[in-house]
Amino acid sequence: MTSRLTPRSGHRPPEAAIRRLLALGDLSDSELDLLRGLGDRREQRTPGEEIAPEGPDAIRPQLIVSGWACRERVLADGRRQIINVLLPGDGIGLRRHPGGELAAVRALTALETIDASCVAEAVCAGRAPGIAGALEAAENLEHLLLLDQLVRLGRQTAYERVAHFLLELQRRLEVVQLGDRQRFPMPLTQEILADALGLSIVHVNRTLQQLRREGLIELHSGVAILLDRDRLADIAECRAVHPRLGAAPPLKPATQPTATPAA
Amino acid sequence: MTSRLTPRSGHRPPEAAIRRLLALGDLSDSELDLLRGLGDRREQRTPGEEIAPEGPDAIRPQLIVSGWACRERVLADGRRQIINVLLPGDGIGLRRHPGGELAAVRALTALETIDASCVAEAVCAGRAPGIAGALEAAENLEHLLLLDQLVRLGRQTAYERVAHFLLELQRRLEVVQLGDRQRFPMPLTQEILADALGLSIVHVNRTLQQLRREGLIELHSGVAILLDRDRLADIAECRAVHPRLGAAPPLKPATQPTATPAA
DNA sequence: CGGGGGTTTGACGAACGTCAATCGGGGTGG
DNA sequence: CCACCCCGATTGACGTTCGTCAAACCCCCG
Repeated sequence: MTSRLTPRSGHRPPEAAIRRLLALGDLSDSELDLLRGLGDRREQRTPGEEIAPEGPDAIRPQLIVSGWACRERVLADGRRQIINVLLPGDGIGLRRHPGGELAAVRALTALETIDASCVAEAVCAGRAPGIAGALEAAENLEHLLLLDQLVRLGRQTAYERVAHFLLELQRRLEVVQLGDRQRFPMPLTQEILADALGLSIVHVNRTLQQLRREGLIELHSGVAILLDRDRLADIAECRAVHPRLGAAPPLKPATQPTATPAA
Repeated sequence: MTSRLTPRSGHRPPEAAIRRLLALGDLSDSELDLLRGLGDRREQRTPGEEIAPEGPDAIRPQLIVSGWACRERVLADGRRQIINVLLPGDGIGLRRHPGGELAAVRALTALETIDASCVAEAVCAGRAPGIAGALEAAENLEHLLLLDQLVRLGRQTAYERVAHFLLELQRRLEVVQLGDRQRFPMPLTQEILADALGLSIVHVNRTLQQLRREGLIELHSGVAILLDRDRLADIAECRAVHPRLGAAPPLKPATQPTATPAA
């Protein structure tokens, strides 16, 4: 039920986190040693377990070693919105929010984390400028993903949302070497997908079927395969940076923005 | 077309920004003087004008003196999602994002801004710790509003979204004394509301009609009146956060299924 | 062999979008 | 002062997307 503490199980370093930080900035040797030296104080969580409630209490800084988590908000009648998904290498509570966390954190799968308090301290004390920079970059990236999520929820169809989300997962997992350009682990249930994408379970299922039927993805036993990344990216409108609102005569009247399920 | 520069029009200090920062943190006298001394280098924008494109270029720090703006993203086929609305007293480009702006900034009404470069400098140089703290609090608040927006788009009905959004505007405008608990300026067209709430214009119109019919709001010539804030808050599921980020976790334990907005 | 969680499918309805026409008010030129 | 006009608000009819309900199915495990 509560997290089990495993004082110094295998002393496996947080590979994913190291890879992620290296991708976001340069780290000195001493910083790398600091990260590799982490390993006592690790915790295991079971799927569905709440790691931290929404509220004013600060969360102890942690890094995800394995497993997936999320930040979420739940309405009074049970509707849930997943704010973002946390993957191996992502941090929890690394950025202290002087008002408490804005959303609850919950394990989505079996989850292993390690305590990163000393990393947070080193960063605060200015003893790890490389890590500090990487964490700042990570925060910017997270903010960007949040805006992507906002556009997904506000202005994209179910079909587009799923494609966009799968591409996001693929990219993030590739950075921490938990997948390649085509294939990656996908342990989320359709219920979780629904809560992340603002859809119902049933509609997520049907949308996935459609993507399968069209030869765009495969989804077996916890593994996703993107069969046609280019077409998916096209559907998802990845990185649409075309400012110009005023006069917009080239609104595509001839194109079918929605690939109708009528197969 | 481009913004007109008005070197020292009336030397009106940015009252709204001062009030907002005072609500977010304590300012020293010298800091207040710094803010009151702003006033040369102001710019006027026309409604619809783009203030800054989405992209890597940094934006000159500015404060909104009057008028409303927004941050937005536009998809290739013209669909637009407004990320958030910027009100008098809000800043633009005050927080430098090392990867550039993540969304375009656009004036929604006639807009007056003043240059706040020297504020940004003072904060960076550590000469304005009070302002720095207030700006950090502002950033946290903005982040919180972003999560609200996410839940709105992902899990709330049109009816709930509109109620929630109006309440957000009321609270934010009250802080800068541009409205009271009931009444505030509302210069947004229904098209803008639609793009902010992820709805169509027509549906926004019908939802507003419904709120009017039920005696919850009035909306005349640029002024909104919330006739029954309590009921609106109930509809919107407000997780109220008011002056300085003081979240209250009144999670209702035994709630009834859905408070359906049955007409 | 039974059971439970996740997935799949069908039928149906509600929420929301689209198209198109009309209305209304404030600004502008005559 | 008035006619005109343009933009935004409003309304109706209709189509699509998506949600809900319910049942069947599947697979892993005890």
